[in-house]
Amino acid sequence: MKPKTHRLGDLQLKIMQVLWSRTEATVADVHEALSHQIDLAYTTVATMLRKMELRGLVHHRNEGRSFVYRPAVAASEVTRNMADDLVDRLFHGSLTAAVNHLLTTREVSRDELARLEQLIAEKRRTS
Amino acid sequence: MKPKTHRLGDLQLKIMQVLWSRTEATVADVHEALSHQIDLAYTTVATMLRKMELRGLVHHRNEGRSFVYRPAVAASEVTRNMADDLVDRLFHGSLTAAVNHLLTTREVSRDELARLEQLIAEKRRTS
DNA sequence: GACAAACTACTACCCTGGTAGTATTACCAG
DNA sequence: CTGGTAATACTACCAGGGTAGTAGTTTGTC
Repeated sequence: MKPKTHRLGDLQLKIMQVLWSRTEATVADVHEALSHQIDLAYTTVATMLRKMELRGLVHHRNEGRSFVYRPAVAASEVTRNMADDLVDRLFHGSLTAAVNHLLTTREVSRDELARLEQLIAEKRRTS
Repeated sequence: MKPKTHRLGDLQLKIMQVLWSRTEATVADVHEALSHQIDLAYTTVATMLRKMELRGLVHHRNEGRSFVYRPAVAASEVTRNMADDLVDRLFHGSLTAAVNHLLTTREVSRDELARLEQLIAEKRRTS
């Protein structure tokens, strides 16, 4: 029953992010929130939300004549599934390979490195 | 002119991986190589390769009556672009957030943690 | 009660990935 | 030269994301 959440399109993800950030939103709310990033017709957002509901990504309830949408899947789940999917596809599931890749291809500030080191040290202690 | 390589479909990526692993391959080669993972018609592979050439992902040369395909984009580039794309979409470009997420949602063995720590230590030294 | 505003419903496209069948061509074996 | 085989070319289709117009409904306001 649970939807496959490992591949969301750009717009879908953006919409989900809006919903996650406020737990509930009308079409107008979402449209408003996205208007700063992209210029979309109101109906585009509405249509997308309807499609997303079919896919099980969101629910809605009626409030007067408007639909109030809320996420049907948690941000953590989607993020996790999308990340896992990519790690699987690109690095055969190897976390080390993935992190290694990220570290070697991106500019990483000294600060960030320190933070990462700390993060791992923490993990090692608690695992 | 360079193709956007940040989103490859499943099949496309699998095909690229075959090409990368042997630098050149005929349709038959690719089909053969993938037959262990998935059952595809020969023409499916051929069609996909043609589409990929249109997209600028591969090149081909003629050898007798067969096409010999080779990658038009490097594995490192694709991997990098795909990874970056995801980090941008999910973590607003924050590497730390991405790594943090990976560490907290996946099972990470003690061994792997050690390897990661080493990796970061290395980075810190050379950066 | 009439009208504009706000919404949803429906429909229609386009694009790309994926999948594969059919047609055509080239070549090799007998 | 005939038939089979192996290739590519062409065509077709489906699904899903993305985008949006138009139609219809509800409702609040003069």
